[in-house]
Amino acid sequence: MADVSGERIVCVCKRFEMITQKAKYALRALSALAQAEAGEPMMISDIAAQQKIPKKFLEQILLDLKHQGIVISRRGKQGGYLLRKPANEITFGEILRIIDGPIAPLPCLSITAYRRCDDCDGEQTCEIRHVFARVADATRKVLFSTTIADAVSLPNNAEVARLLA
Amino acid sequence: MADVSGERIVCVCKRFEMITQKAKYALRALSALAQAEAGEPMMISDIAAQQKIPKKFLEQILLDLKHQGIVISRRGKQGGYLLRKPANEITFGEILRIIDGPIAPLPCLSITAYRRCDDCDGEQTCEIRHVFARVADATRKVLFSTTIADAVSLPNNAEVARLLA
DNA sequence: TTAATGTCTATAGAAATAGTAGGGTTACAC
DNA sequence: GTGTAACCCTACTATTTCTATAGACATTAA
Repeated sequence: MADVSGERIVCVCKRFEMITQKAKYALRALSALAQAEAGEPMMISDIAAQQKIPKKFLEQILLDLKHQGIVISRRGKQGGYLLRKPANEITFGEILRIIDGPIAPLPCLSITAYRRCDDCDGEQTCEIRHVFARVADATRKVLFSTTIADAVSLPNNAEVARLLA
Repeated sequence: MADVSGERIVCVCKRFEMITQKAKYALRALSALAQAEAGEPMMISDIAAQQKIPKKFLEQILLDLKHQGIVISRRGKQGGYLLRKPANEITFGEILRIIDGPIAPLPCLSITAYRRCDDCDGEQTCEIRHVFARVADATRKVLFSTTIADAVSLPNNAEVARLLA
């Protein structure tokens, strides 16, 4: 019952940034592409409108995804974007890595951008690392076992379940 | 063998901030207190020196921890800080919540600061929430089952193991 | 040819992080 | 009771990151 005012809320609280707005946009855009007609490119403007994503921001995101081989584009009139591989082969993890950077709570736990912490020569610090290693493992397990296909199909199932209830 | 130069590295990469430097300092400070003589207050300056934490920054951190009932302080000469409860009753999770804020990748997944996302009325978005709910669960499971006592004792065991090897 | 579409670079405002600065308050030691 | 060592508290700043926005450029279908 809160939220009576109509204003737009994106994120009010601090430090909710394990996943950025940009990454959310990316996942939503890819979901839109996954639902588009196969072989038919989808325009930036259409994705932006459908998913309520700022168009110019989305341009950058799709460009990143293109450079990393997630999507392909067609330029000029009738242009647009398509997924480069089946939706069930695109994991949340790889998208987050592209958009948000390494999936690790600490530099010394990153797989793709490992960096030793030089201020962690004390024993407790290593235990901090140990604990967050377990967090990182659990996180990766989830993120790399979920795909864009799941993002598209599961909600529909949920919808069905809701309708049947 | 990297890192030949002697300069100090704290964090070079972007978006490694699931746990902030401040929270790392807090955990290290609490570990120091856990190792201090029971009943004997430990001074900010000593903690700062021992753990290589900027003193004035540490003051703020300990103040926060005091206000949240994690530590108690004694003012004036011969003053200092003590743990308010046994080290094995202080979890990583509660410290991170105090220092870094809610432990949730998305506002709509926070236990302590729940906030509905109003831009997530589409189905895919809810699946994003679903995936990150699993991440958050796994994360909390780890963080709330590890205590400052673990941070102090486990590395010692590791040390012993290393010496025996 | 032209209009629609993606490509690319630069810039800017807001917020969070990681401190620094500097005084105020308390209480032990003498 | 005074001095000084310690914690208490508020405000400020520099840097970085996030979230876009702006605008010129390149490509292609009609």
